[in-house]
Formats: sequence, structure tokens, C-alpha cells
Amino acid sequence: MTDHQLREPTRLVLTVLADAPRHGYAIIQEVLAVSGGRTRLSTGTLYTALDRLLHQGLVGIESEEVVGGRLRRTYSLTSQGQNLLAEETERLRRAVAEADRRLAVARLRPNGATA
Amino acid sequence: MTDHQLREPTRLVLTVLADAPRHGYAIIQEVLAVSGGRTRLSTGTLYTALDRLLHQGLVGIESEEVVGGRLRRTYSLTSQGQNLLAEETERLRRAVAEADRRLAVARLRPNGATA
DNA sequence: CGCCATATGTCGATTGGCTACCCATTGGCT
DNA sequence: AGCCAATGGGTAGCCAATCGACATATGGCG
Repeated sequence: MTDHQLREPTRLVLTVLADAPRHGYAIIQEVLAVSGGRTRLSTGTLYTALDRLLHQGLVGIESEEVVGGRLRRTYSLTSQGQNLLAEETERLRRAVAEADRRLAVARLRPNGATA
Repeated sequence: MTDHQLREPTRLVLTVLADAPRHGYAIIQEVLAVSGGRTRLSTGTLYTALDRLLHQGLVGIESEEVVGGRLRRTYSLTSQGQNLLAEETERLRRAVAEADRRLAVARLRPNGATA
């Protein structure tokens, strides 16, 4: 199925990787900033998500450098990831329009349509 | 925080209940229509979601009628549910704008996606 | 009669996310 | 010296929502 069902944390990871490659910690900071402090990505969520996205080919490894005996990876969005994010964004745009439309109807009749 | 993180199926249920009360099967049909046949809500998802949403006070029971020895419930969005959907819609609107902005940056430099 | 649409529901497995940990280093405050 | 915050990367176990398959019942069509 083409039904991808991205959840919010995962979608935000792809979003903040869209304009520039970043390493894990930077992704967390960026998501925090973008969401206005609302979405705090935990490391548990992030690294398992990155692992999953790597296997799905949605993100790739930009570079690896050894810092203090540790591997620091910088991740980037693959073209496949870009396509998925673009599709998902279109889907959301439609969902937003639909919700707006229906919420407007609801406001016209404050007590609902008596079935 | 009470970070609700609505998943897509749940959000679509609230969306199609926004303009009019509907019973379960009608919700499934409506979601299918709205999504252009893309999102097929399974009954497993729907009825457990409705149960959850009832307990959370986001949807209410509009009416109940007995048809063929069975209870047919018609659900409606509560004002609390309306507020949540409105908030969620605003959040999504910002997310869409953010994704658009970053995807535009990505298109300006096609070198990034090394994959 | 079999099959499909309508209609409501349960159950087990899977997925993804979350909390809570683990590790290391730099730097500032007391 | 002892501690905390920030930077940086990672695992384990538990939980909630979703998914797929099944169960059940009525009524219409061929």
C-alpha cells in the first residue's frame, strides 16, 4: 500500500532534515524550536526513528566523523524521503482544508444538526 | 503537557464528525470519500477509537436506536472535541508551512540528497 | 441459495513512541 | 571537590493506537 501513515515525531524528523543535513542532537533542538517548544523529541524516539528511516531509505548518512572515540553521524533526507514528505504535506494540506470547512459548518449551527 | 498527538485515523474521525453526527459505518464511508479512497478505516480502529474518544469526552452519543436487536449509535463531536480538532488543525497548518519552506530550500540545492 | 452491502463489534499481533536508563566530555558555579 | 547543564549518542522495556482477521446479523439481488 501507498499508505505511509507518518506519525508526528517521524514527520518532524523528515521536515527538519529537508533543508539541511543534521546530526541527532541538532534534530532534537530543531524540532523543539520549530514546534515552539511543544514537541520534545526524546532520544529513544529519535534514534529508533532514524534507524527505521535509514532502513526505509528515507534518510541517508551524510557524513561520519569520530569525535572522542565516538561516531557522530550526520543524516540527510534522501530524494525518496523528500518525495514522501512532499506527498505527506499535500495530504495534510487537504486534511487542514477539510477540517476548516467542517469546523465552519459546525460554527453555523452551535448545537449540531438534530439528527 | 497534555500533548495529545492525534494519529491520522483518530483525527479523521473527529474531522468527519465536525459538520454532522454520524454512526460508525457512515464515518468509515465518509473518511474513505474525503481521502479520495486512500484511507480505509478498519472497524477495529474505528470502534476502539470511538470508545476511547467517548471516554475522553471528545465525542458524545447523539442518539441510540435499536435496529434488529442491535444498538445503533450516532456519534457527534463535543465542544471539547471541536476545540481539540481546531487546535490540531492549527498545529498542522504550521507544520505544512514549515515543510513547504524547507522543501523549497531543498529544491534550491539539489545536491543534498546523496541517498 | 450464495453473495454483497449495510452495520457493529472483538481479539491478537505489530508498530511506533515514551520513560528511564546507560555512556562520555566540556564548562561553569559554589 | 562536588555538582549541574549542555552537548552528543544509544538501549530496554513498557504502553497505546492501529491493523488484519474474524464473528454476527439483516435485507436485497440474481
